[in-house]
Amino acid sequence: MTDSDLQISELGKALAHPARIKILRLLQKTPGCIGGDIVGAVGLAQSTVSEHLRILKSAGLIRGDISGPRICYALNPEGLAPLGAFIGTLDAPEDDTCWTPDTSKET
Amino acid sequence: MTDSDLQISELGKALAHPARIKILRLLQKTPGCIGGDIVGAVGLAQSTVSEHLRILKSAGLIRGDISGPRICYALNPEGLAPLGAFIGTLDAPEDDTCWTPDTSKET
DNA sequence: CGCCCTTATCGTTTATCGACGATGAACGAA
DNA sequence: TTCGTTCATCGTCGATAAACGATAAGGGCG
Repeated sequence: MTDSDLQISELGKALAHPARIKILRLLQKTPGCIGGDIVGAVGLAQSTVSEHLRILKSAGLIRGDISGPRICYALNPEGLAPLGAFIGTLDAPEDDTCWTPDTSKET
Repeated sequence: MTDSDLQISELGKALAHPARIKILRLLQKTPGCIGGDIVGAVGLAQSTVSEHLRILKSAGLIRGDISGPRICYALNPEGLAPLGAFIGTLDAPEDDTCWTPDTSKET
């Protein structure tokens, strides 16, 4: 259970930066995949973007296929599946009753 | 659009720590809600847990209703809705074609 | 071979996070 | 009012993350 918490938190960490969200959105709406155009889209230095791509890749959210001298990045939607499942789990609360402090013991 | 990226990244940041995932899970499976039992459950200092609860609350993922001297924490599943929607968006790729570098221009 | 383009890596600086103990505020009970 | 309990806040420290420029690595082309 704790390792699952770790996995979810790792995915959360991968999403914990606006630039990475932007990159994911960009890859989603891009017909195929693009290379250094990401750099221009996010408005950060090339090395910084490369680092974000590395983080996303290591989190399993994107793929990077070598296509000649460039790299073809593409989404890997399955990577977010555990996080989606977690959110779905939380979305179904069993009960909403608030526990009233019964200091006056009953039994 | 950029503000939306911000919102998603804020939610991601709130999930970017195993202790916070654990807290959310704990609140989910708890019939009502508990107070300082969270401290015992996550195995961290009280002040640290309080800080995690503050982060979760400021992200809109939990509620904290005052119940006498204690605080009654409860999940707020709607808080994760934007993130869930985002994941759902990424889950429906329009195309998977990888862009082939056509340095040999055509047309 | 030498050149250019694209991407990754290195090293550094700055900012943020995570954790803790100690302290303070709010409340019920005695 | 005084005490004990519960939770939040403050200050501090080490660790991690983010950003940049500079530099190297890989591959196509003349």
